[in-house]
Amino acid sequence: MAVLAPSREVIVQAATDLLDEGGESALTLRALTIRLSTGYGAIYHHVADKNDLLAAAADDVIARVLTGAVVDADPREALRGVALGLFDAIDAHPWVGAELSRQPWRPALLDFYESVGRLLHALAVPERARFDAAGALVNYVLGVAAQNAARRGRGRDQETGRADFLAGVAEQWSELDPGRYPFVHEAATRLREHDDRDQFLTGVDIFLAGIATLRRT
Amino acid sequence: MAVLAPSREVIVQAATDLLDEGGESALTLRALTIRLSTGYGAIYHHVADKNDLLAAAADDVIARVLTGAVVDADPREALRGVALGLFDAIDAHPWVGAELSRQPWRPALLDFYESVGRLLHALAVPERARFDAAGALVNYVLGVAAQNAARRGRGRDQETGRADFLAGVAEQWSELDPGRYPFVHEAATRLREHDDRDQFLTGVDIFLAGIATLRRT
DNA sequence: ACCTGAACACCGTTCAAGT
DNA sequence: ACCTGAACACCGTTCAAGT
Repeated sequence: MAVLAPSREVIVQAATDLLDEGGESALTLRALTIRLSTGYGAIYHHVADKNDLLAAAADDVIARVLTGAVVDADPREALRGVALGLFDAIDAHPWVGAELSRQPWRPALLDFYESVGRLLHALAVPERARFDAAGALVNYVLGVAAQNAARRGRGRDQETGRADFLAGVAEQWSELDPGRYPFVHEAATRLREHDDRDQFLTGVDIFLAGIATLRRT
Repeated sequence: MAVLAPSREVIVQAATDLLDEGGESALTLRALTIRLSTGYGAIYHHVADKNDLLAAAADDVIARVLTGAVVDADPREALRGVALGLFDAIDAHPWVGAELSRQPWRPALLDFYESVGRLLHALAVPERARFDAAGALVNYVLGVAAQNAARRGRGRDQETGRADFLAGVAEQWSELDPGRYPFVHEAATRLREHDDRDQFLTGVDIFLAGIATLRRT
């Protein structure tokens, strides 16, 4: 018997906890009823379906991140900060990355878009190009995020899992014929050593450098 | 009773057909046994599990695309061609985008990486930066692809579905307070009119412009 | 109005039994 | 060796029945 009738807020929070603890596959309606000591009806009364629940949980996480907004004099620095904020949030909650990359128009990302758009304006990118540039940047951030999420598997085995996985791929790559795959063969070493966050930032910088060429003259 | 015992190849092809016809949710083991007039054992004998099947189907599609390789004198043009080839393939088979963005180290993408790496070399990008630049570009392409895939829903309602969906989001955006969300409010118009392929190419061009700044001096 | 929980219609996967 | 298909252990979702 439920001690307290769960509000929508409590339900979404419990879902977030399950997702953080066990990854995407850990969120089942059954697990949720057990954790909340309640029945299916109580959940379905506050939530349309499982998708709704997952989306609401993702919105929550993102909203919390963006409130720690970056205010910076230099628009380039601020843009890096915003991108990195989203990266770190998804790094901490991999399932959010998967969800957002499925639904990049969620209200939760509105503030992100808005920030990027304004900063592009500050960088003197003309209006016409701003839309495409913002879209490309968001796509890039979510693309990286989704892959980090996928690589993480079910949320278990945080760091060792990643290292093992990369070592495995690097192993495969280094066994390739260097005549046929010179670049990939060479890249195997880098793959083993690379830092996700650094590589992400390098990508952002490439983007920013490209965007700088769109500057109105 | 099966007229012909299905080989792995036949099974993967049938899976691809189901996915193309009805999207990701249409691939069920049950549907596959019906289409192939066979039992579960016949399938599990040639395939480890459903993930294996999905991955094999995605590999097939990508392999077929990359054989139509682009040979171009200008590395920038060639890079655009390679990126666009992947984009179009995923546009035609949205489920491939979702699968690849989950597993971007599949062998199927090796040739893609290799092409990008070589072309970056041709563009005089120094070795150190090539790895990060190639990763960023691939992430971008797959990021866009995954979102197009998600937006497509279950594979039904190809073009009208997309138009309706974008119109809906644009509607929401244009209703936002222009004081609080000037950029997003403005972007609503662009969203309604924009062409996915054009926007994708614009993003690639931003990338290439950024990469040009990495050129060794 | 709000909640319970048995029941329903699905999944992916296994495995004794057949050929 | 290769395949069959009933059975198993799960899903998400519904809805008559309770309070």
